[in-house]
Amino acid sequence: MRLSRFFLPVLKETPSDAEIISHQLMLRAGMIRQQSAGIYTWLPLGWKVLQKIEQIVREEQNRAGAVEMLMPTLQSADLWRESGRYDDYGQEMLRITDRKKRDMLYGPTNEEMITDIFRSYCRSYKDVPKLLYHIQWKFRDEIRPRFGVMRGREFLMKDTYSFDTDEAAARKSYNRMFIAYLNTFTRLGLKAVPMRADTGPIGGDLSHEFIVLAETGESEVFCHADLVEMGAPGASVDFDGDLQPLVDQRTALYAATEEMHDPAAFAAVPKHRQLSARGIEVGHIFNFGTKYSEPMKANLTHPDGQDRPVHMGSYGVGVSRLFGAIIEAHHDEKGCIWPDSVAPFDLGIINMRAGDGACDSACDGAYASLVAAGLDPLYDDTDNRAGAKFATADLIGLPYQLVVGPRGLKEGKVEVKIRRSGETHELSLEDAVARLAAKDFANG
RNA sequence: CGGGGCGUAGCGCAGCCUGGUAGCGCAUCUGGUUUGGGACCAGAGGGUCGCAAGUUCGAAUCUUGCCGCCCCGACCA
Repeated sequence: MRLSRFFLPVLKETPSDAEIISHQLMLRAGMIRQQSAGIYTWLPLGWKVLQKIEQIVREEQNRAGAVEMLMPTLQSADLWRESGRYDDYGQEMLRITDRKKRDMLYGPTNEEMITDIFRSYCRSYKDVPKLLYHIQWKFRDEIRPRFGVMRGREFLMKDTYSFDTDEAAARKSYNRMFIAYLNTFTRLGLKAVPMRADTGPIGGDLSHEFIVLAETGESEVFCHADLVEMGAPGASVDFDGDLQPLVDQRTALYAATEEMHDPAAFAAVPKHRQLSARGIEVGHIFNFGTKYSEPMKANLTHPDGQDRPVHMGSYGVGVSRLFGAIIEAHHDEKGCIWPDSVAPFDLGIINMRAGDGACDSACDGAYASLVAAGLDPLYDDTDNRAGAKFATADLIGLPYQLVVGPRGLKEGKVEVKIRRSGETHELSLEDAVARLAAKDFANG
């Protein structure tokens, strides 16, 4: 993409109503635009990143055996009356009336709808296990939206729902999501630690929040430092095998958010391994048994001929929130520093002197070669000054910059800059293109 | 919802206290000089001062009401 054709409204100054760094950078880099409190337009650059995040979430769900579908944003109030949540949900639920005066709502979540879908097709224990998910926009009319996209009213969420015969089987579904989440967040360049979450009136031990550690996190968290360094199981995991040992390994050590914190248990962690930090919740997995299946009569006929409510769980990932979380974890004073996996473009090509024959032809050639190699470069072909181009490239955080200027070209050299480390490599145009195409700079 | 704050040009702000027909920086446009880390000079355009009432000869400025947005708290992916 040529920058002259792209739509990239960057701001030199920080808008005054953005408090946290991710919000400020998203506005300055022309990634989002606020349309109303907690409601944002995703401008082209932000939309590209959001789609990349979404795709990684999707791939890891699929790998874990979940099946994608898409439920609507608008729901009928009837289903919610059936579960009893229509009145319970309160002001957070955006209620709408259609022309026939039917009560509708903009879905804040989809337990009722998926339960309804499941019960209308599945009757037998032979129909489970099932893991169904969708990635859809949700709306929660928060009392106070804040932190930009991290706490919006409209947000993109991946939610998976599991259906199993009983508690033991449900745990296996739970474990799949647990491991899938670890892999997902690692691919997004995040260190996420699973922490025991409050299970509320349901009880049991099957609820975890996945917390990304970031200095600007909204809540305080406490955990054993080993958990942070443990890393993800990776793509080689056999999701059909026994995942319990992998889960146990990560739930044995102490980890808790403020609400669940137990100072005495934390004190038992070796002193030098005690980690207290700030965190952002990016995922929440929850087994809720028959909470919805019972009132909504989603029953399975078991081998003994008896009908029993299906055991369910739900597994959420805040996709749009992850956007903010990634910036919180990856930025410096100049701007964003995207992990390669979600960068809006694979690299930037900076033509230091647009209009200069040598620079133009070198850049055009490099651009064509890199595109041919399957990369997606952003080619700054504008006639701005060098400084402005560098500032923009650093702000939007492309991982690599190919800098082509008249001075270097005279020596037959161009420059490749690694955004994260700031280090630069001077080399020939051919070498630069070849190494970029081979992703040779990814490991330093 | 409790507490605090802010709405003045696209963005960031001053002016308001002490009423007198709106200003600065950036951005934009034109011309020229420039060109390796957000250039310089000269000129130009752009504002129902959030909205509505009220006080006054006169309101961005004072009063009241409403709307919008932000921050802290309680709540949440």
